[in-house]
Amino acid sequence: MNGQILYQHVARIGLAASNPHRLRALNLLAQSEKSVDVLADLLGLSLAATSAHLKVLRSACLVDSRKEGRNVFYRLADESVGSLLLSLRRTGERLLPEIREVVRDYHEDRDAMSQLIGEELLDRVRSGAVTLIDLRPDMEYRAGHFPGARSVPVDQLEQFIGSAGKRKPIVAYCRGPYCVAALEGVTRLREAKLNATRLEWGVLEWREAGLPLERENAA
Amino acid sequence: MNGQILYQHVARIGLAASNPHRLRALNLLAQSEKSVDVLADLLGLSLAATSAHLKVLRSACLVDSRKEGRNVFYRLADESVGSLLLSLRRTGERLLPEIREVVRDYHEDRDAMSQLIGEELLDRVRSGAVTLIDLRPDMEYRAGHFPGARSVPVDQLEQFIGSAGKRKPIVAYCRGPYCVAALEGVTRLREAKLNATRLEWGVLEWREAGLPLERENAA
DNA sequence: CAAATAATCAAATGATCGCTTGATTATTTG
DNA sequence: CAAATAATCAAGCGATCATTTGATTATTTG
Repeated sequence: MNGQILYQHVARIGLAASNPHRLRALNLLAQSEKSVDVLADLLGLSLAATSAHLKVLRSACLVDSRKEGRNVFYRLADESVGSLLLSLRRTGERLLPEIREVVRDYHEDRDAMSQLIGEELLDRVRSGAVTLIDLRPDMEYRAGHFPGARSVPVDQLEQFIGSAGKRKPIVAYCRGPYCVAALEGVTRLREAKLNATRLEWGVLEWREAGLPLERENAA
Repeated sequence: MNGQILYQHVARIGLAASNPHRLRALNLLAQSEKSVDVLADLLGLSLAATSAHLKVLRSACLVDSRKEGRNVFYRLADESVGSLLLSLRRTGERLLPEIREVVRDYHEDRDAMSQLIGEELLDRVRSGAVTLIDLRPDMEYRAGHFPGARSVPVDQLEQFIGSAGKRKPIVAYCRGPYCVAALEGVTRLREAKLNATRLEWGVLEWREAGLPLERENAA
């Protein structure tokens, strides 16, 4: 029980979390498993660089992988990895002035609907008072989404806009608080005169709050 | 709300957590504030090296400092820093085989008393059925300790042994699960034929479990 | 079997990390 | 005020990190 050595191992996890690309990768993998080239594309890195980052994450045992055909799919080793990421993010939001500032600026122009989370939101979705849409790619939606949410990947947003009523409130969510896609989606919905707001939460926040997720049964 | 940039800031926290000496420093500071030279001594590092580590921790806003005379006392910026450390430690215990192994080996020779934690332990301490001793330095005891615990710094252990009854169960705790002092203390107590067991928890685990701490009012 | 694709590996390079040594700045104490 | 102490800073070093480039290994597909 030598603390010296044990903290050396814990530091491997800190090391894995010491690079922004790796943190983004963890957040992406928290949505659903992904192949290296998809991840490289999403991160804006070369295949080799992405592979190297994943190697670091695996050496910290934060991710696992599975080979299928010529793809290697990476996934979080455990739900606890998502909790750790959340813990890091929240510590940052609480302590780092640069993040506090951005979060505060963002919150200034939010409205009542975006504060509607958890059970209360679920109730309104169930009763049909609110339309909840998931802006992530279909694969991520299928891997786990908020109950009652409808999948509207960004490339299908125009279709959705055409079919939606102007009145009924729409709540959109994406990959979590730092994800820009939801913001952009809401902007487009509002430009189409729809009553849309953004929900900051992603599946990590949702699960951590003890709320249930729905999963599409894979074929 | 650019994720790219926000994760860069979160990564500063990961970087702070990527070094075993800094993690140990955080755990020590979680017990009580400390001056740089005391910390350097406890960590086994030079003053300059310790100062540099503290600079990294401060640049991640994990610690604050206060100058008193010619000493600079560092403390955790926030209780949430303790939670983060706990989160890292627990992720490691869950995912890293090297830590799992050590923890498992340790648990093999534990006995029933060491599993006695939380309210149940408090009840027995209150009723006088168990003696709870805090093996940390007096300053750390005064900064916050388990309710009903008696301060027995390691250098006063012999005195305590002389005054203690052979029968009544003794539970000893220290700076947390990776702290060796509690182990050594229990060994010495047992060599003196006392009925002693080690409690793995430290104040971080205790507080995270929602249990109260007692604090000595500073003079 | 040859060509194409996904991923890893290996080598090289510039940047950063962790520490030491010695100088510098406050602060206290004789 | 001079000497001592606590802490930081600055320069220098070897080690590690993040990336690129090009080669290598599987795997699929024509």
